[in-house]
Amino acid sequence: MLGNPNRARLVKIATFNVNGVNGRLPVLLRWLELAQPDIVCLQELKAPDERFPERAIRDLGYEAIWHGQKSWNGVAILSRVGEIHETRRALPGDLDDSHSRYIEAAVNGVLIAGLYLPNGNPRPGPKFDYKLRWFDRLHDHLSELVGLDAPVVIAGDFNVMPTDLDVYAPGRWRDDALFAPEVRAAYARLLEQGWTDALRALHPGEPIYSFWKYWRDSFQRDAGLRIDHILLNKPAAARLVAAEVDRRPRAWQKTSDHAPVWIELADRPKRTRRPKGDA
DNA sequence: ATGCCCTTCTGTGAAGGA
Repeated sequence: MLGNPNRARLVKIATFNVNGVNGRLPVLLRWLELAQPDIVCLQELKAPDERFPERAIRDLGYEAIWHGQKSWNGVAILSRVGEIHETRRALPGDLDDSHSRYIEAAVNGVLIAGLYLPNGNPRPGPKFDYKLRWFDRLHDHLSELVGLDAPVVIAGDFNVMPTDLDVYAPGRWRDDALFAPEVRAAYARLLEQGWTDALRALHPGEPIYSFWKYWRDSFQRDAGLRIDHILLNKPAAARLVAAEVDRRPRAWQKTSDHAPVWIELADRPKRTRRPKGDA
């Protein structure tokens, strides 16, 4: 491929739990300019629809769709690489669910879902039950997306650490709603549908975190959790060339407790290596 | 075992977060 003038273009797709899109607007804008993502899923807007800072985001070249609510939750998709064709703004399966936690759109030939899975604490309790029900609904819906011929990218705050490698102190989190056996099993069942956990696929065996509590100098001590994930169906996974956590914004003043996670996809499948002796 | 810290709201402490 050296010197190939037709080298594949890349699209950079990120997810960022901003923990308040208005309180964190300077951080978000600074990060957009620094990181130059093409498509971004945001979570925890904590703002009603009419208070989404559309103009400031548009001034940086992004169009956006969002699904907010007062005080809590809220998700958005930004794009600077073409129109956002919204396909849904709620997870099916519960018409009474009032939480704004899911948004989905076709952008530039990729189906993008942005989600904010319930926290679920305390466990046990109704919030934990709601988390497991939400997971069931997600499982049902993603079963219909995983087999699409187009690349599908599921990005967001899943509020799950999938394995011990994703927790600074696994022993202390065993009974927590983010790490409990039922929740890790629910995440594993999702992957069994055929999704690739992009960060883990490119960094096997390595501790990776995307969240650090505000307390006790957690970031300075790197006492973190990996709860922000990007899942890829097979057509998307075949184009995956990079996946990283951008830790830089976590060190800024007045910042989110999450760091952005991002991937790069080639605009066509990577060339697969042929087995030796293949004609 | 708990608090720690931070957000939001017509708030002035409470609730939710993870």
